[in-house]
Amino acid sequence: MPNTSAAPTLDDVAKKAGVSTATVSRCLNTPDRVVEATRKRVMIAVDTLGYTPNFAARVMAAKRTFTIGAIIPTMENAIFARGLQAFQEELHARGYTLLVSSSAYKPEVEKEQIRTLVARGADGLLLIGHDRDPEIYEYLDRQKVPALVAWSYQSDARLPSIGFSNRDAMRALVEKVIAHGHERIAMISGVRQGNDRAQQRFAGLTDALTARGFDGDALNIIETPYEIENGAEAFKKLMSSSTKPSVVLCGNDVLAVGALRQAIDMGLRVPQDVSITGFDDIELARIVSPALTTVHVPHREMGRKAACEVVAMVEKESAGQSESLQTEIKLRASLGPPPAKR
Amino acid sequence: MPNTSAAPTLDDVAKKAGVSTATVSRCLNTPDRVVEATRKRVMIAVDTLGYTPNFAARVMAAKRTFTIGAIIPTMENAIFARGLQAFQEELHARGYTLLVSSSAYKPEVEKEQIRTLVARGADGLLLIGHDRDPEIYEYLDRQKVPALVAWSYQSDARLPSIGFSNRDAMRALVEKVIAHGHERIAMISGVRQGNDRAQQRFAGLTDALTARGFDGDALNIIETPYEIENGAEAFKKLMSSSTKPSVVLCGNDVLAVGALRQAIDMGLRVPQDVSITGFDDIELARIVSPALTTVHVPHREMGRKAACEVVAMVEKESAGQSESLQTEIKLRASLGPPPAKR
DNA sequence: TCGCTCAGTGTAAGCGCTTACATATAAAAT
DNA sequence: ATTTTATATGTAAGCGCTTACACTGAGCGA
Repeated sequence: MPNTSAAPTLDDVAKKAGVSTATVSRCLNTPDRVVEATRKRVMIAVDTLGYTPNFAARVMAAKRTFTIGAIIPTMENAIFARGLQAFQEELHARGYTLLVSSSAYKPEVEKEQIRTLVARGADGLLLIGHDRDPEIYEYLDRQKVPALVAWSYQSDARLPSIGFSNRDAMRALVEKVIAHGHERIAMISGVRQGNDRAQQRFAGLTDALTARGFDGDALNIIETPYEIENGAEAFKKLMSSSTKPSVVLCGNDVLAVGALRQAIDMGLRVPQDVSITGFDDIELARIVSPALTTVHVPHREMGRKAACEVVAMVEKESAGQSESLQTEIKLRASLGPPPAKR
Repeated sequence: MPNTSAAPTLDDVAKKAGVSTATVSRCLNTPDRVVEATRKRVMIAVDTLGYTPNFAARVMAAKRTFTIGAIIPTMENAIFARGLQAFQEELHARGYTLLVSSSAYKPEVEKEQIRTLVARGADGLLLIGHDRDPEIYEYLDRQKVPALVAWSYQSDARLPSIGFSNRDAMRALVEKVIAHGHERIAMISGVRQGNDRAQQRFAGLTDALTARGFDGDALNIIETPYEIENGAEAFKKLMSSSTKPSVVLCGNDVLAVGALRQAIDMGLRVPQDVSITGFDDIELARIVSPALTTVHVPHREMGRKAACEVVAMVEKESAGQSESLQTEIKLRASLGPPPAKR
């Protein structure tokens, strides 16, 4: 009896077209290995039945999913949006599908998501940053699932990476800030625990300070999760300290926008009364007024290259080639000379 | 010979623990149907081997994936982010995984994504808006995959929906605008083709105008995709027309932010020279200055309720219960009285 | 003591595909 | 005409799980 009520299967199509299931499968996967007339007949059967191949069955038989998994810390703000969009476009062009999950910056959640994606048969993985439980790397090795890191470049890391040096970028930004004449510098950093981007950005700051003979220990720094509200709150706290900073460096644009908002609410003029800088150069950085001085990250290029590389790792079973991309300081209105020097 | 190189399978675990595969499967899925001692032995084998069940195999055998698919028009901006986050949290709490794709507002892409998600075994689907090719509904019926619509409420639609009346919300906003004394009203709408939210928001505007005896035909309206740049460009065009509007209503906050940015760049003061309103009340609306007058949508509530409902549809095989949520006008600084009346 | 019940476990049949291999047929080479 | 070779299709063996059903033996009442 033909399969009528449920979704049609390969078998149904084969019967309808009067061929074997192998031929139908070939029509779908390697059409040039089937003669025109047969293929036509099969395709008509496929259309009339409204057949869609069952993904799970296909995966089981072929051991390939043409799926790449990506786990990003957050989807709530746009930090990873543009890069991921480019990543997905490039994957699509190469016949792969992207599966995205977010970990909310929580290592345990990330671990679970990795297992989930691997269990779902991801052929390869994109992860953000290098800092995670080594157990995860062993797991990936064992499962033979290649993984690539983005948003952070590190040559000696366990996994290959397509990214940039967060440390150098921050250092360059701080040097610009110092060149503007600032001496009372404060920072609103993201949570550094388990986040090498945040760690490196902080390190870049101390690098620059040390190089210029500043006292790094006197640095006023607040660590807080990457959310606008937190940026605002941290800014308020910094401005109420005894030595008000003349510039507040933020761990990313989201924190910076929060700080900026708070400055305006407190009646402070930016940059006349206080300068604020960000990091990432997301769309938001250009929308706020004054626009944010920030570090431009080549999001789209990074996403596209990461897609190429992860596909290469999957298809060629290669170890993966790391690449360091260039960032660029974007000087915009939120950074000016310190108040005293005006 | 035991399976050594590749990922361990149920069989490997069964052998290691000295039980049958059925017992191992039961330990994982219905632990209380296995006696303590056996379960312990099996779990140890699972841990030492680092076993993770193969998802595809599980799906094939069980015909359930505990996966819900969602297709949203875009991930590039935050319009759907908060609602989707809540949706996913609620799903997670109920033991389901969320798979997200974006269609870039393109009906053909959405169609393809729906097929992909169904092929991947999504137990249920979340779609945005009601306006799509009826063929899709037939396909979903045939595949017996329940689907729910969000971000738009329509009682007589083909699919149940958890949303709000875009029309009523816009109408309410326009009435406030008129109450402020505005008479020269213009609109920057999103692309209405295939987007019932955009259509309904426009309809809400004409509703209000007609009710107040305005000439709807004289309305100056520009239709453009939902992107900041486009909002800016459209605003420029509107302000260079012979009858400059005193207020520009935007199809969503993204367009409104673009318009606002452009106004500032043109040296116009908002709202002294021109008022601007948005729709959605995304985070951005409160960040820009002046903050946007907009329609607040209960994103999180909508996401959470949609999750509950779609799970109910999957598990109870029910038809699904629609619900209309309340929106609220948020009056913020971007709306003021028209220039002449100041 | 003897069934009887029932909890705990094993056996094995698929789920819907892909693909190695076998087979059939036609074209080319001898 | 016969053999060789290439091409098109069919046959059937899994892929790693779940679960209906069969089996076993302990505990129970009669």
